Formats: sequence, C-alpha cells, structure tokens
Amino acid sequence: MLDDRKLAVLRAIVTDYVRSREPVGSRALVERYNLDVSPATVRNDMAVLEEEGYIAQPHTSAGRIPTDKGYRLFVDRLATVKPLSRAEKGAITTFLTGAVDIDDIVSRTVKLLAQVTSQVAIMAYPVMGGTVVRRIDIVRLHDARGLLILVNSLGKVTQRAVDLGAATDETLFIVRDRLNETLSGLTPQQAASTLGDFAAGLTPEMRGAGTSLVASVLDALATENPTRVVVAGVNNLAQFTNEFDTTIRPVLDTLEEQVVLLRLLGEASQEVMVRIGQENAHVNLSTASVVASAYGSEDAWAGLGVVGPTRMDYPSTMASVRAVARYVSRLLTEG
Amino acid sequence: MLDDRKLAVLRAIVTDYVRSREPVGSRALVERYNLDVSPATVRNDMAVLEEEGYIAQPHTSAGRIPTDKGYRLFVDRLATVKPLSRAEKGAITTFLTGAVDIDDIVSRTVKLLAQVTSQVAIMAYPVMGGTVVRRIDIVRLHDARGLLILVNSLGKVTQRAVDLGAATDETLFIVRDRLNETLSGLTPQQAASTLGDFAAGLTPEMRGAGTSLVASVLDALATENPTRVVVAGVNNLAQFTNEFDTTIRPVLDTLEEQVVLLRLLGEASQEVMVRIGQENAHVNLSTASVVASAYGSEDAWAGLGVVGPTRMDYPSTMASVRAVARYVSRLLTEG
DNA sequence: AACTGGCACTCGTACACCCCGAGTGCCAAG
DNA sequence: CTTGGCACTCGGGGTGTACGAGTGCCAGTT
Repeated sequence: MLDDRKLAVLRAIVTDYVRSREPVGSRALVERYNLDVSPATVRNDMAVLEEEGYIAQPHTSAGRIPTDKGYRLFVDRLATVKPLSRAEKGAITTFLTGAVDIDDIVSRTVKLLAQVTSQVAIMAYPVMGGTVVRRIDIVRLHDARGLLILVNSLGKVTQRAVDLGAATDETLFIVRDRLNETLSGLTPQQAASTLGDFAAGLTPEMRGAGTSLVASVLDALATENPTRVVVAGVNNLAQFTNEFDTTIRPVLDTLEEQVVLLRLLGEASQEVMVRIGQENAHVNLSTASVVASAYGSEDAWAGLGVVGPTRMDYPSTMASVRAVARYVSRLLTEG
Repeated sequence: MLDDRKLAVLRAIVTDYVRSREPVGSRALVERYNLDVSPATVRNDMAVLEEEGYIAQPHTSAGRIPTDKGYRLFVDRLATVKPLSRAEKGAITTFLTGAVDIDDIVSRTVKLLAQVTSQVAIMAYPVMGGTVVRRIDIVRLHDARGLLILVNSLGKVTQRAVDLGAATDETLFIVRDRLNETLSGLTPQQAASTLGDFAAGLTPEMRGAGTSLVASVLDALATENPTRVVVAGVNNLAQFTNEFDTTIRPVLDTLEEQVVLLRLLGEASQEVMVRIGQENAHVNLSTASVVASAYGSEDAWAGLGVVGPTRMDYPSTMASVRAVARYVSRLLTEG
C-alpha cells in the first residue's frame, strides 16, 4: 500500500518536522523537497499515510506531524546513516584520550556524548564479567582503623573500612598473605565459598582479626559491581522550554532514577537500539526517544545512550552514539 | 529608620511571598499576619521600605516583592532558624547509615539534601589535607598490564594503569618494597620531591620498570585530590516551570560547569553561607540563591549546599544544610 | 506625631471579538 | 492516477473593554 512516493513523502515530513518543529503542509513539502508532483497529490498521499497511522494532524487545517509509528518506519527503512564528519571524529578522539581511570573515562564520555548530540546523555559504569581476584591488601590507617583493598583481574579496586582490633602488624601480614594464597585466581563466587572455613585454619590469636577481615572480604566481593549511571547535558533540555510539562518534567524525573536508567541501558544490544515514544516501557518517557548502544568488551561492558524528544535527528544521533560506543570499547580493551 | 513594625512588615512580606509566589498587598498582609494596624499604615511603611530598596513593585498597582537586599536583611536579622523535626532528623540518619565508601557517602548525601530541601543539591568531594602516604602496591593484571595502587592515611585509594614492560614479578616486589620504605609516612609533596633520584638507586635491570613506575606514582600523587562536584534533584526545578527562561535555563547551564560549582562551594565557611541573587559572582546565578556550608574535618573537607530561587524558604533550607553538613562531618571523622 | 478611612487613579488580566492565512478535503476535468 | 479549483475549518494575533487589586495622597481623628 505504501509505494515509493508515499515513503518519500513520509521521509520528507519527518525531515522537515525535525528541522522546523512545526507541522508541515503539502505546499511547503513539494517546494522544499523536489517531489515533482502537485500539492494535491501529496495531500492524497498524506491522507493515506494518516489512515495507516504514520502521521497525524494536531488539529484540522494544520499540517501533519509524524507519529511514533511514523518515526519507527523512518528509522527502520528510510533513514540513511549520516557518517560523522572528520571534525566530529577528531573531537571524540581528543576528548577521550588522556583519561586516567575508569571514573575519568565515564565522566568524559558522557559529557562528550551530550555535547556532540546536544541532548541528554546517560552512561552506565561497566560491569565486570569473568574476573578473578588478583590481590588483597590490608593497610593500617590509624590505630585500629584499617582498610581492606581488593583488586580484580580487570584492575577494578574495591575498598572497605575494617576494624583491626588488637591485631599486630605481623598478624595482619600473615593473614594477608594467607588470603592472597587462598583466593588469588579465583572468581568472586569461588572466593566467597572458599572463605567459609578460612578462619578455621588460623591460629587462635589470629582468629579474631581473621573473622572480621573475612567478613569484609565477603562484603567487598559482593559489591564489586556497583551499577551506577551517570548523566550529562541536562541543560540541553532547555531548548524545549515550550514543551515543558509534556516532555521535560517527566524526563527530568526519570533521569533521577538510577534504576530506570539502568534498565533502559540494559536493553541495548551491541547494535544501536532506538526506542521511540511509547515504545519505552516507562510512562515518563512516552514522549521521548532513547538511542542507546552497548559498549565494552566481553570482560567489562554496559550501555550508553542519549535521551531526547521523539522529534530528534535519528540518523545523526545514531551515528554519534555508535561512534562513541565503539571508541570507548577500544579504549577499554586496550586498557 | 526601620522601626520594629517596618521590620515586621518586611518579614511578613518575605514569608508571604515565599509561600504564595505572588506580589503581596497591604490588605492581605494585615489580614494574614495580625499586625494590628490598618492597611493604610502598612502602605506607608511599605513606601519607606521601597525607598530604602528592600522591596519593589513589579509594576504600579501591584503588590510588593522583596528585593535581594530585602532577603538579605531577612536572613541576617529577621529569620528565626527553624529546627528540624524529629522525622527529618531520623530521615537523615537512616539515609546516611550504611554508606560503605566515600563515593557512597557523597551520592547518598547529595540525594538526601535534594530530597529534604526539595531543591537542587550540590556537593564537592572532600579534599584531603595533612595526609601521608601509607602504602603503595603494584599488581600485575595481564601480561605487561599492571596497576599501581596508592593508599594515603585517610584511606583514599588512587590507582593508575602502568605498563610493566618485561619486568619479572621479583623485580616488581623489590621495587614495590623499596618504594614503600622510601615513601611511607611522607606527605605527597615530600614524596614527589624524594622520587627525583629514586631510579638512580636501582640496579640497571630494574631501571626500566622503575622509572615508568615512578612516573605513575608522581602522576597519582598529583591527582590524589580530584575535585569533583555531584549534583542531584534537578527535577525539583520543575516546580518553577513558569520562570523557565529567567531562572531555570541559566541555572541548568551552570550546574553543568564543575568549575563554577566548585568555586561556589569553596566560598562556604564552617557556618552556613547564604548568597542571594546578585550577590553571586556568576551571572547565571543572579536570579538564584545558594545556601552552602563546609563539611568534614581538618583532614578532609569540602562544601555542600543547595541552589534555588531567591524566593526560597531560607530558615528551613539553612537548617537542613547545616544539619546534613554536621552529620556528614561526624560520619567522616568517625570513619 | 502617628494612625486611619476615603477616594481617585493606575495597570495587568481575562475575556470577547474579529480577521487573516495556512492548510485541508472533495470534486470534476485532464 | 494526477491536477487545479474551491469551499471550509481552525488557530494565532491584534484590538477593545470591564474588572479588580493595589497604590498614593489627604484630611480627619486619636
């Protein structure tokens, strides 16, 4: 039912509406996108497109705007991916080189993404998979206050405050070495189960410090993967001041909810995912679109993406998200 | 020139305007705040207050609203600090207990502050003062990829990826022990200057790995104090949808600028600081107020606070900021 | 000297009204 | 199937008016 010209009309409507934010009529359409037919013909096509649910009229005697379904069709079949300019690629590279640790990588990336897309960017910290314990260290900070440090094979450091009680430095060294011998090379799960009878193998005088340390190690192993989400570019929402109540407010609310964002990013597969308007599970995002992608390697991965109005420039946004995700992945695998 | 009744009028105007967001006239004033005089008298007082610059009229024949100067006088002399309710204190305690590390403390605190004040909360990571190096560890992650870990006396862990080159495990142990002997107990500055000729004291075969590790240690020492600012509660700005362009947009822009926020919080002394409207150095905040306080101990301190419209409930906000700052300080000193 | 009631005056807001133009649907002709 | 013509619809913008809240001033009272 949708011949080539109708598709071309839909593409033109989407393109124009994204640019101008205003309902687009038949005359403007034939003028701006050389369609080589008359407005009347376009009107007939539009009537069909509307009947099929791809476009809608805000009110009688106004132009048409795309529906969620219309955007979906556009993204699936009509959009040509817009490759990034050399300048944009350069910006990505220079912005991300020089990051020193994972915190730095994440905060730089999310800012970068917000900047190149002029939208709100979100990014989850990578979760580790297939890691093993590499090192455990115990540091005395001040009297009985100590710090337990756990390093895994991907270089993730987890720390935990511990009460050292009356343990001597010597005791601590021994316990530490014993812990390293026992746990080094084990997965977190293996390590946790092995620790069950660790304290039993200690001499009585070490038993006290030992059990408290084991408890901390277990705790550290359990929370090795904090799943945090970072947000940037909220000020970019300021463009949409007129749609405040319908779009911005719910989105703002949602951005404060780590859990929702996490689930959102969790859905992103390797390829770029696009969720348009009501396709989003969360009601607050029913007037927004999410473009997201997974990033990272087998060992450490998560999702990143942008949130914006359904009326967004999908080709550009998708290209940016994909490019950034790929670059970060490279950065992470190279270390 | 300002007798007690004029001050009472000003207090009433501020209180009423904060509550209703609408210019307040003489009649409403005498009705709602039993001033025991007639509207006409209040009008005369208002004329004086206006002449002195404490209140202003949006336009002729409208009620009065407080000026920045009026809020200032209110905060300095008229506001009675509103003690927190038992419920609020309870919320603070339960919200913050159970925090495991500094990241956790900061993210919980800033969310809490945003929640109790219903405004935007900002908080800087504590900067360390008077710390000394406690431990340096080197962990081999994968082939030549390694991780350098630096622990200071406050339990702050700094990590840095290092290339271990062809160094053997034995070499690494020796270099590590040597580094610990040399640097343990030194301040970052002392440590940095001591490292100058560290490599010279190594045997030739250790020289290679040694110099690259020293570089990383220096780098880690230099960035031991990353000064990051965390923001929460941006969605609370949604209340002020009508003042979007004048208030929200510039504030949103500013919230993205870590440097500005840092400077802002840096001005906070031990006592609660209030910056009203144009008192703020930054233009974007000229329609906003900042209530901030320092927190922490001598060893580790920084600032936290909230950003809101000049028309805010200063007594409550100040009480909340102070309470949260105190509680976090306790949390930090107790470890 | 300070307070009060009265009164004329000022504006901003809300509402009704109207006109214009962009855009549509439909129809008959090509 | 496409096209030009035409009647119709409806939102936006501009104007005019009534209303009400609030003010400043002044003369009278305490």
